[in-house]
Amino acid sequence: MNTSLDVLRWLDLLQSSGYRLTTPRRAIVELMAGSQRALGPIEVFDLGRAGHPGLGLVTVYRTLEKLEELGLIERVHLPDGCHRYLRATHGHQHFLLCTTCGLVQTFAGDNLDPLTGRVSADTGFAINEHWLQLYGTCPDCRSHITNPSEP
Amino acid sequence: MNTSLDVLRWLDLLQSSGYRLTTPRRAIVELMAGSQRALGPIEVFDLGRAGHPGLGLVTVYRTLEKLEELGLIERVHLPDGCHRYLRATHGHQHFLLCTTCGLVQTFAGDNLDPLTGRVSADTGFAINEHWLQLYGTCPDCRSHITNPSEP
DNA sequence: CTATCTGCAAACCGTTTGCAGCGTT
DNA sequence: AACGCTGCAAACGGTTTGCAGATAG
Repeated sequence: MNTSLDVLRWLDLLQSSGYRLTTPRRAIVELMAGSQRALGPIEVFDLGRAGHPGLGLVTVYRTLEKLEELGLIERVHLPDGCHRYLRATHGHQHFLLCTTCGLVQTFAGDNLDPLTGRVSADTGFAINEHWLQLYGTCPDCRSHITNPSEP
Repeated sequence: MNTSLDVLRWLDLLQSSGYRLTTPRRAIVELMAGSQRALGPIEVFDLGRAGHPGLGLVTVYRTLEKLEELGLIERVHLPDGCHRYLRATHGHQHFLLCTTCGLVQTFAGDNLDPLTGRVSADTGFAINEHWLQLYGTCPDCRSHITNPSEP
């Protein structure tokens, strides 16, 4: 995964979708494209302000919304009810998420199509979404019982 | 599943856990023990007020909290980020949830222990929770494109 | 030059807390 | 009679909206 190439690709897509390339947007794109972690709006805000002091929280929300709409990031739900945003993966993936620092790994999940097909046939439900997610603590957070490190 | 027996059982457990049996609590217990659907706090509030006009939303929250603490109901997360509460099932179950009316079915899910074991070994994560949930539209909601019916 | 974007303030929604009076035990 | 419980009002945290000025195109 080449982060700086991704940044260019994301900025390109933003622009070709009719959005303007502004300083705050560049900052947020760099953060999201470069992070292995799922970040919440406030984290993006704080990390963003480190390099771009004037950044506003509203801009963070609006930019994340656009990036999600363009399929560049996706929203993940945590057990405590919060959301974070994550670089989108190629195709549908299943996640393993560290509930402490937000580190995300994908894993070779079982293919759920047979399961959803069977359940759909059994119940008459139209199934249009499924979640297979694992939550835990990553090796790093298990050793240092401290705070998450930079992305 | 015998609903009125469940109500008695739930009230018993509440009382033997040191909580008082009050009119609002009885109302909420009857609702939750009798529903096949996952209900959000506001729905419990509205349905509860139908038979108990003075019921307050705060009481709903506090009672749901106690019922969850006693293991009688559990919280489920929906794709839109909202929560609803659901009669607890016996043991860990996987859900199929109607995103329109909240109807819940459990399904014979694959046993995920081998998967979590393997992923844990591969990644070094301590895995302490997993979600395998399917979301869709139940047969009823597919035909009537209307609102959810009473529980 | 124009339309979009930004950041502030304020509104908003779901949830939690403080508190005086009520009701269970 | 004592204490827990209720319901109102107000606080709260995360998110959204309105708007005047700044900025990309």
